[in-house]
Amino acid sequence: MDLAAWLNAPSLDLGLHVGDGKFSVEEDDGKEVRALEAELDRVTQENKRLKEKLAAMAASYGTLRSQMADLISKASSEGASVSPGTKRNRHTLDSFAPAPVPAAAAAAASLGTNCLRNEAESTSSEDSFKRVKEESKPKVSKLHVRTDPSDSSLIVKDGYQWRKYGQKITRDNPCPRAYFRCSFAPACPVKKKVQRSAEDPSLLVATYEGEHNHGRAPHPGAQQASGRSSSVTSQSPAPSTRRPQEAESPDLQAGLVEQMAATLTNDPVFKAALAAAISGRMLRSSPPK
DNA sequence: CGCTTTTGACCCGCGC
DNA sequence: GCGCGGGTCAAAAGCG
Repeated sequence: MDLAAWLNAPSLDLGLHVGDGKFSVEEDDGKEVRALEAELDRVTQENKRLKEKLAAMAASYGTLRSQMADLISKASSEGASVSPGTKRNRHTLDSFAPAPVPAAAAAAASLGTNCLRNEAESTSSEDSFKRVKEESKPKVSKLHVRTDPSDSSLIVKDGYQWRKYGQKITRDNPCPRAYFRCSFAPACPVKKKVQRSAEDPSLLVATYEGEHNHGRAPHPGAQQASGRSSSVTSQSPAPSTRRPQEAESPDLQAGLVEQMAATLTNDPVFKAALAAAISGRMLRSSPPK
């Protein structure tokens, strides 16, 4: 569904159909309670419908975003044959041309996790076109994810499937740095480094290098799969068992919905409109005593 | 059995 | 040339 069309859809109005004339305050307290319960039910249903709308919007937003990333990468790949330029010649996989969905992964991840701070140098189309000029370097972006400091895992859910191939203690940081490769497509040149911030142990810093030459994982199981150890984002404490094909996409989706719902509920304008709608209905439908 | 993580060894660039 | 440090490899082990 087109986002603009959806936003203009009549069903989005704040009328919310609260009351619908059925609500009435009777002399009898029991009836009043039942009426209130029924009202609560209706509001709950309405809430559910709104959440579904939000989910649909999130889905269409993701589709649009990936289409846009596609267009951008098509434009950029016409002129530039990027060589990731690793230090070793024996890495033949690295010679595969990079393609679609570059910073979109990081951007999408930042949408899905409410505490993510996407510090990717570029997610806008303008910057993407700037990057075309940087032919020699693989694209690098950084993503900050807040997690539980007590959790030692280096898992960043970003919608892709990663395979850990190394871990190192670096000089400038007592926390180990983990190295991941995209395992969804064997030829995907994208690498990811994840390290806990030295200053803020609750902050995971993920550094992405290169671009995925495939779309996002088409099935739920192809989400973040690195982890026998607990996988953690700011939202969900995770299982400690190893589940390589774990279905986490619904979580991501739910996260999106929750975030959007939170945005709405934190919006004073929305709150005021909602309160006005509800109280207006109640007042109108309550018979004067 | 296949896939993933772990981890020590190795490679390579860089500064001195 | 040498040492250091970051990045990667690959064998072994774990897990479902």
